[in-house]
Amino acid sequence: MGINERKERERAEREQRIVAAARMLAERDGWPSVTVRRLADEIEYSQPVLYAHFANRDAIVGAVALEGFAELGPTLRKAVRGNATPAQALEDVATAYLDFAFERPALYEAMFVLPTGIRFAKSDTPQVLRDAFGAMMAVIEPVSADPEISTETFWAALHGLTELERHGRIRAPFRAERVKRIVGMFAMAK
Amino acid sequence: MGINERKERERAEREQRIVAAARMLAERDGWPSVTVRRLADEIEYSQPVLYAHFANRDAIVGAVALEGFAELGPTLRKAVRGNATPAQALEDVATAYLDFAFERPALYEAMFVLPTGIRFAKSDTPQVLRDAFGAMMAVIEPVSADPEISTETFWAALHGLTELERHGRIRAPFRAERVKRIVGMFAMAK
DNA sequence: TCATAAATCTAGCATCGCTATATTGTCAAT
DNA sequence: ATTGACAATATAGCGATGCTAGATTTATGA
Repeated sequence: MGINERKERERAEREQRIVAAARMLAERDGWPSVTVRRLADEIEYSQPVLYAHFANRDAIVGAVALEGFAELGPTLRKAVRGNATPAQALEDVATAYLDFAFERPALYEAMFVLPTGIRFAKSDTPQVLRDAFGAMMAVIEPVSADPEISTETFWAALHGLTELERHGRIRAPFRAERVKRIVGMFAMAK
Repeated sequence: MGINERKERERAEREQRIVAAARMLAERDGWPSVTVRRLADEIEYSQPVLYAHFANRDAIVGAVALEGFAELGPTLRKAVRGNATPAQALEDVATAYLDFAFERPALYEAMFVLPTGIRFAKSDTPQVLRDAFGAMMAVIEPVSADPEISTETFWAALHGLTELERHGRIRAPFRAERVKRIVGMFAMAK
């Protein structure tokens, strides 16, 4: 009898609805507006039900962050032109990264700024996360003798550009200029 | 009669005690533990008194952030060796920046991550802020044809290194390696 | 049909940022 | 010195928050 299977399926569906609702509310009204009560309203269950799926609010943010990583990897891979030079590939990835961040600021915030409990660069790091890192490393490898360190550094540079601009610390209109500088330097590094 | 002067002096002292308490609590227990109630306890006044000094909690965080900027500028300037080459000067500043961030994580968080209402790169940007930016630009100028853009980019790279490491996204033991990469690239850029 | 167990909800706790209102303290004019 | 006005400060409370204990409904299998 597939009763348990049905239950498990319904449970998974409900969990997905929670995550989707959190993402939608965060993107529409900002993360502070994503409260457990509002999420409960949104999925038409009472509050305690959410705690049968997630340990706490942070874990819900973490689930949204995971979705983000699952999308970021493929996005970066697709962004690279087919016949790109190493320098062009770097630029494609850098531009796609910033576009990703600014088109989905709340998602990006969940991935990199908010507390989520997700562990990185550890044995239990989710595959989607390693894959996103891999997408960056793929374009760094041709221009670096130590791709792992270089990818971390490249990623950090892009993250810094994103965050400082998002907080109004640096001038938004000059984004492309800064990307050009970063890409140029990494392309010449080897 | 200096009665009003005395009152103003006492007021300023109390305000400073609020900011100091906020900074201390944040550094000791993290920013979420810095509540208006706890601050009121700390300065031995009731809650509403804090609102005679600051519009809201964010403004208190902002006051702490301002202290941070006032300290960051001089810290970076002092970090540069007397007879440093342009590349060495860059390295000194980069290292000092990361040390600053990791020695006072809560202060750094107030300056660059938390909402504070401080406006950057605008006409009403506080002087301490311009000065901190100037300290970075001073070491960028010798190696860049467009120091303003380069300083923004350099700053972003350092901020990214800080944040990704603080969140465990990149491997802490390799911090020096990454700094070396960044500094090397900026030193060769011109 | 019914007892049991699973699923779900109601109601509440402690805490938060913030504020209306009451109270205390201080000063200046009589 | 007394008192009336005003400034300084406190009490108490509102509407939220995250989270949970305990009551209640619903589904399951004998």
